[in-house]
Amino acid sequence: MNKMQTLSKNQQIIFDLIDKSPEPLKAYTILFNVQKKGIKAPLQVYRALDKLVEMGKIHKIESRNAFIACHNSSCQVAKATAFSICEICEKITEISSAGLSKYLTSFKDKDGMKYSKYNLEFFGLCKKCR
Amino acid sequence: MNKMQTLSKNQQIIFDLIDKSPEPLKAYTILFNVQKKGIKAPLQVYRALDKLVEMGKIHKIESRNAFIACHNSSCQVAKATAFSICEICEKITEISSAGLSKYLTSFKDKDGMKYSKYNLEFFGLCKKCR
DNA sequence: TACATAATGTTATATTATAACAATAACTTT
DNA sequence: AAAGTTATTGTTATAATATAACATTATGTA
Repeated sequence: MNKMQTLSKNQQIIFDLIDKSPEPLKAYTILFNVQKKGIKAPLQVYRALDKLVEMGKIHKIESRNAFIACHNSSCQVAKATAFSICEICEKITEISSAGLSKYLTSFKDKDGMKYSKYNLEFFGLCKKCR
Repeated sequence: MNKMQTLSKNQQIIFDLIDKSPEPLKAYTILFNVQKKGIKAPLQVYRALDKLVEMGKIHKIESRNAFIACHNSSCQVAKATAFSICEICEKITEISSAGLSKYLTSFKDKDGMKYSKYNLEFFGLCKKCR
């Protein structure tokens, strides 16, 4: 009854590439880099990306249309993501803060709406660029 | 020495449209709706959108590529935005919570990085869709 | 007036993402 | 193993989102 834990061929190829990249990758950058492995069409990339996001193996940086591997406690927080983005060098880091995720996970707005998921992107200057 | 407070012709047209829309608008929806006013090209729309975002008159909902007018204390929080998004009906609301913005504005990650800007998107089900 | 800056108009093109359909592989129940 | 089901793949075409480059006009300022 379990969801499949293993990755399919295309998913594995694309995950490996993202996972070993020091920076978030864009879909067409990924496509270019996996063409030698037989993945030829955008849709093949986007399908794998969709599944990987669903599984929590990777996250999408919405403001950059780029994908980064999850390094946050084995991806158990796929539904509660926070990133820091340096506006100069574009260094992007996933934030793991128990306090932050606790605060946001339990946040209720004034309509009493409670949320099942959030994505937070912080912008500023990293150490090096300051 | 003041930045121009008044909107240019195209900016005004596009702001008016977004401001009176009950839901976020996409760039090409905007384009379609302002063609009768003489705005014919995507670039004219994107340029106005860029400026309006810069001024804090509108915000971009990154996960939806859509634009919404700011209704948050005369747009003084253009750099600290939070939205709630219903995943069924796509109703999108800007969240005004002093507590939330205080918490996030003063948030420091473990590198001591402090942020000048953030964008937060919450996902869940609104009252009606629950 | 002259200078500088912001906004506009226009064409072309780049970038990001999905639709539609056919085929194959993997899992499940018998 | 056979039959049914679901996930994945392959492929072509196209939709949706966004920017480059360049010429012109309007606006604000010295």
